[in-house]
Amino acid sequence: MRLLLVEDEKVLNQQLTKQLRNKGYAVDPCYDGEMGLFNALEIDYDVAVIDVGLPKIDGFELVKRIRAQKTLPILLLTARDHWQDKVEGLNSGADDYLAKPFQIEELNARLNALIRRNKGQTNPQLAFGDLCINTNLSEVRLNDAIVNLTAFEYKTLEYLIRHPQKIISKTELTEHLYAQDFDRDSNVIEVFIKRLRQKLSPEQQDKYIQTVRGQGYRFQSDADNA
Amino acid sequence: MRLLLVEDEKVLNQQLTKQLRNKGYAVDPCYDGEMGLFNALEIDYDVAVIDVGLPKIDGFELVKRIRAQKTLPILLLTARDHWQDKVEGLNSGADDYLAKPFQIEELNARLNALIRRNKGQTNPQLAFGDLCINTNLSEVRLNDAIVNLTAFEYKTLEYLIRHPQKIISKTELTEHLYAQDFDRDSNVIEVFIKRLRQKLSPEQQDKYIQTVRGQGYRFQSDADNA
DNA sequence: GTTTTTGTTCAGCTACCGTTCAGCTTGATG
DNA sequence: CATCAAGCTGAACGGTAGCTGAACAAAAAC
Repeated sequence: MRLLLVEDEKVLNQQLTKQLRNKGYAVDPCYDGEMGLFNALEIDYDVAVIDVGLPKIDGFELVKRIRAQKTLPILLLTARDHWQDKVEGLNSGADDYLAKPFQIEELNARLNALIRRNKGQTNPQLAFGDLCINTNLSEVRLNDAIVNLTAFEYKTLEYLIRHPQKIISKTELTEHLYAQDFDRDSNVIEVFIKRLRQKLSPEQQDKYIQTVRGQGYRFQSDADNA
Repeated sequence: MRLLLVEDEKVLNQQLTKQLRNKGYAVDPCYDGEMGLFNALEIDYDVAVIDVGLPKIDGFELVKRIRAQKTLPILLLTARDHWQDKVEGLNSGADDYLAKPFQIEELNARLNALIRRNKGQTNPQLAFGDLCINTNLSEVRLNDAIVNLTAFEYKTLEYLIRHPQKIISKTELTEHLYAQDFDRDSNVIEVFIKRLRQKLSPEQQDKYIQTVRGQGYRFQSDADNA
């Protein structure tokens, strides 16, 4: 999941960036509203975390401008816990709101909920045939047995599963799995796909992930494509 | 278990701090409501003990303000044992109430109960396969044989066991085992985990505690992950 | 004051995982 | 069929998170 972070306070920004990366997000940290706006319009994020008090363009304004052109879910951060801010925040188009200080766990839970809601899912648990993935625990089960995936393998699979049936290009995957400026001509994705297929279904490797030559990959439980 | 103590009377504060530390809590002592509020919002405590008569912000007010943003269990202390205070205390959002003077044992028992209730447990005894832990006696048994753990080894294990299946990061562990300002880059936790594993299952060291690279540790009786 | 236990630090090691690469297979196109 | 590009695959590399044994320090027990 690729995440845009806009927070001017340097220490907090770095801290959040680190913590969110630990949670598995590809984080692009920005330190002012201009930079944030530029990135938000330029890049296809899965979610944005924006501080209210920002130099150049303040949080509310930033949210409005992003919303004018994009629909990505936005969570607002604020030091002030006045209810007016909350109202203004939600009016400006933010989807959720969190008052500082807060625990990273709570932020993570809300981000999970936002992303889930945005993708039209209400259940953190997704099942496809005998494959079941719990997005809260980052746990994948195949016929109830836990499948041991590495961090990147899991991220790859989660992104595919969140867009079932849809063809996902390799560049789309890299853009969502990695922060900006990643070497484009590499075959990492192919390698991860290979390893995923191996772990999920060694005998029939295209059981869950099919290749669409020249376009990308498609996740589809073979129970579905009858 | 990390505990916030807010008590203005200096002698009592120090005394309580010492006694509670003996009971195994990581205690952050505060001497006024402001300091207490700041810490309560900043840090993720497992429980708070707050005196009613406080300078700057009084106990009731403090509880309300903490409750506005946090859900941690709170126990109120008061010199006056008037029933009005009790009513007001519980109305303000406290979970339990203890009149001075009191025995440290009673305080400890109530804190245990509060923490247990908060984590959704009613039984002080927890069992996982052949491992059994009594949180009242701080006693761990493996196949009915007592396992001799040092104070910190026990605290580490208890925290893990109170969050089964969940991945606990090393920073989360340090934050809950130690009072504030603890050196972050140290490998104490790794050492304790090693010693715990050694004591619990020398042959198969990941039997109860598994490592999730880059994320933390997970307690799970291997009977569960079938 | 001495001994023993417990907590913390350190240095070297291990194993894992992200990444790269070279060679191969597959499928499209003429 | 030959050619070419896209994708597959097994192996190998290097950095680093985590492991480990021992030494050291601090606290507790005696």
